[in-house]
Amino acid sequence: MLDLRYIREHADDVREGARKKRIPIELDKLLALDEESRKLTFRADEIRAEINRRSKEIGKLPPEERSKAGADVNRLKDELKGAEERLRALVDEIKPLHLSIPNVPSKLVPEGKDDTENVEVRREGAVPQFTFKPKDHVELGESLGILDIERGVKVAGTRNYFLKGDGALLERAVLNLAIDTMMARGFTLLSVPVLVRYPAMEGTAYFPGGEEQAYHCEKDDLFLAGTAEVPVTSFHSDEVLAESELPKKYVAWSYCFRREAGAAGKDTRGIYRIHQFQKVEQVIIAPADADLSERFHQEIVGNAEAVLRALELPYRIVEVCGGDLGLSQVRKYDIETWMPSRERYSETHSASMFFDYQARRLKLRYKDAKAGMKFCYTLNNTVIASPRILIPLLECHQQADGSVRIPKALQSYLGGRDVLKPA
RNA sequence: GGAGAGGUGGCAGAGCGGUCGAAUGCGACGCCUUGCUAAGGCGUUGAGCGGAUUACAUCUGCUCCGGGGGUUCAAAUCCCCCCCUCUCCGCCA
Repeated sequence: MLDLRYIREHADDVREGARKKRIPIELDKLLALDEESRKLTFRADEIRAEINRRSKEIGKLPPEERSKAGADVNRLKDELKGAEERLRALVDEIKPLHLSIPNVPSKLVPEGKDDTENVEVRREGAVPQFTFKPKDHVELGESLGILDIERGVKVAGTRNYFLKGDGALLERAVLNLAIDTMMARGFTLLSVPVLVRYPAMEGTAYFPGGEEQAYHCEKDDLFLAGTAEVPVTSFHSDEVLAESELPKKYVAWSYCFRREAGAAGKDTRGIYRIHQFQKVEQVIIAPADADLSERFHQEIVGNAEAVLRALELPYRIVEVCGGDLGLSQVRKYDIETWMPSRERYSETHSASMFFDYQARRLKLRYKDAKAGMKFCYTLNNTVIASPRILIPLLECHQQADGSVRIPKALQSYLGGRDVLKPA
């Protein structure tokens, strides 16, 4: 959510930003309604001031004169009631328009209509060249006896899976490597609730709009978060932090739940797109400073890269173009890791920068000694998400004999083993 | 699930229907005292939305004591509904 005053005073930037994001907005209507609402508010304030003034005088009157004076005030109150009713209607009309105004993308965001026009920033690591016919992760998982999709579907329905033995161990190893890397880099580990209330979903800008993607426990009116970003960014909601506490850097491991509504038939093979997965997520709550946010943005991308490098996986960094940016983002990098079976780089990480768009909704503020109350700036990025990351991990490190090499950094998490062999 | 208590400023915590945006304490900030530190003294300090001037500070109006409704000329204070939190008991990983 953008500040209405900002929208008023920077209408051209807002309009241009929405165009760049290919998001239709009704800015003129919003501005006209806002203007009307401000005028009406002013009028209502005047009436209220008069009522307050007279009420105070009545308090000083002898009791027998009070009822007559009160009658005059009641006439004013009738007038006020009318103004308030119109004002309420206006606010109801303004709110959805206001919420649908997208955050203004950075000047650095490239033009483009959708993800096909994202801009590659750079590539790291060599794409593996196989001298044999490589298997995909489903075949590898089965032959190694570590992945069981059939039983996952039997027990939990489509887009579900079991990891078994070394598969489960491998997943745990990857997650632990990610967590340890982040803690070494000064991030505080949080264990978080994933079943959250509406305001957390709304505050992080998943709602309204994303309701169809979230599992809803109706009996308790709670939602299963699709990412730890939701509880972590909400951690300090409704709080006023001291400037000296910032930035807050958190890393959290959590299960993530996504309904994948509307994705029927898409990415159905294997464990690329599933309903439940585990993710280590990094979140930074920063002071309101655009340059600083840019720096943190680079930092959280760098953190994810460190993990990918440790996993010895080839990847590329992509700058997401305007048309592929969400409502709330100022700028976003995706990291795409090479997946041999898909014969392309595919998204494994997403690093978003929001400025105060989330913080404003979450009432996440800090007190600046000089300028007073300010909304924080928030950022987040994946550190690692499993089992999606197991796809490149298994596929890239497979060997001719059907075994899979374990990268050095992972070995200590797997009892020192350097290879997984078929049964 | 049963019973009770409570939701007030950055935090803790008072609050008689009008003089309450709200005592007090802590914290923060400024100044002073002291060789440094520690400690002490004095003072300042809520937020949101408008308006004026046009500066970046000042002045001014309104709203806000969990949320919504009601009573009243006047509500933090009285009434109703909802939400949330805590305590005890029961059940339980």
